[in-house]
Amino acid sequence: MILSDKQRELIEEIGIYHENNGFQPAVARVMGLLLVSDKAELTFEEISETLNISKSATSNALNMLLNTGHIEYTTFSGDRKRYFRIKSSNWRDLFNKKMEDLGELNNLLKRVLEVRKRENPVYDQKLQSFISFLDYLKKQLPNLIEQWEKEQTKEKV
Amino acid sequence: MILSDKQRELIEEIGIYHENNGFQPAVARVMGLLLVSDKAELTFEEISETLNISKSATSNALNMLLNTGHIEYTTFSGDRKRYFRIKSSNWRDLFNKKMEDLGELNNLLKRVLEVRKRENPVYDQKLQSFISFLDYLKKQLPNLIEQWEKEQTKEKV
DNA sequence: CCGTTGGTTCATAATTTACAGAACTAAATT
DNA sequence: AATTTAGTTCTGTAAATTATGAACCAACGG
Repeated sequence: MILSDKQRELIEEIGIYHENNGFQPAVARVMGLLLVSDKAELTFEEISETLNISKSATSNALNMLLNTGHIEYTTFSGDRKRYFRIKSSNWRDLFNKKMEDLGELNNLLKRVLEVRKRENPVYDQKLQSFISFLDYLKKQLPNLIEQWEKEQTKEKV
Repeated sequence: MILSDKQRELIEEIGIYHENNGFQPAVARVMGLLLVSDKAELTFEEISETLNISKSATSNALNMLLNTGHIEYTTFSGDRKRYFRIKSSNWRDLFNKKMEDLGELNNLLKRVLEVRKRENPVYDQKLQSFISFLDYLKKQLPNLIEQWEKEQTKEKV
C-alpha cells in the first residue's frame, strides 16, 4: 500500500500515543494504520506488509484488538480474506475508558482516607476536596454530553 | 516504619494504578507510600527501608518524581535530611494531565483528517463528531470547575 | 487429493526495563 | 584529619516484553 510521508509519520505518532496508553508497539501501529490509511478496511496481508511486521505479530495484534473491541471486520462472499476496520463506537469507548480510569483513581483515594491517620488534617482536606471534585465531574458528565448533542443538532439546522 | 496490612495492600494497588499510567514500579510504590503513610513527610531512608528498595532505586525514583513535579521536600535547620511529600497541587495537575492527554489525542485525530482521503465520508463524519466533542469538553471544563467551586463554598455555609 | 491461501501457534532470539550493589562524593561531625 | 551521613552515579544483570521465523492447520480451488 502506498502511504505519504505524512501518513507514515502520523502512524508512528499515534503508535507512540497508544504505547503510552498500554498497547504494545505493533498493536499500536496497527491502530495507527487503520486510522490513517485512505482505505477504511484493510486485509491481514496489507497490514502486515505495509507495517513490515511478521505474520505472527500481525495475527497477535489483530486478535488482541478484536478481543478488546477496538476493531472489527467484514467479509465478502467468495473472498476468504477478512477486512479489518476501526470500530466506530470506539471513540465513545476510548473516552469512557479515560473516565473510568479517573473513577478508579477516585476509589483508591477514598480508601487512602480510610486507612491513614494524618496528624495534620490539612492534607486530608486537600485530598477530600479532590475526591469531591471527581465525584462532581462524574455526576455532571452525562449532562455535558447531552448539552453537546443538543448543540450538534442545532448546528445542522 | 509500621504500616497496617491495609496500608501495604493499598500501596500496591496505587502502585499498579500508576504503573498503568507509565510510571516504573519503584516510582509508583513511592507515590503510594507517600499517599498512604500516616506521616505526610518521609525521609529518603524511611522510603527506602519501608519499601525495601535499594538506595539507587530510591534516589532515581525521588529525583524522577521531583523533576516531574509530583513531589517536593522540606528541610529543617540542623538536619541534613530532606522530608519528601506529595505536592498538594498535584491533584489538580494529575487531573490536568488526563485532560492534556485527551487534548493530544484530539490533535492527532485532527491531523488524521488532514492526511487521509477516505472514499466513504461516513468514517470522516464519525471522527469529526468525536473531535468536536473533545473540543466542546475542553471548552466547557473551566465552567464545570467554576460551578463545582461554587457548590463547595455553598456547602460550607 | 494436491496445492494454495489465510491465517495460528510455538520456540526462540533480540531488546528493553528495572533494579541491586558497589564505588563514589560533598558536607558535616568528631 | 578521619569518620559519618545523606545521598548520587555507574556497571552488571535478571526478568520481562516483543517480535521473528518455521512449522502447522483448515478450508477452498482445480
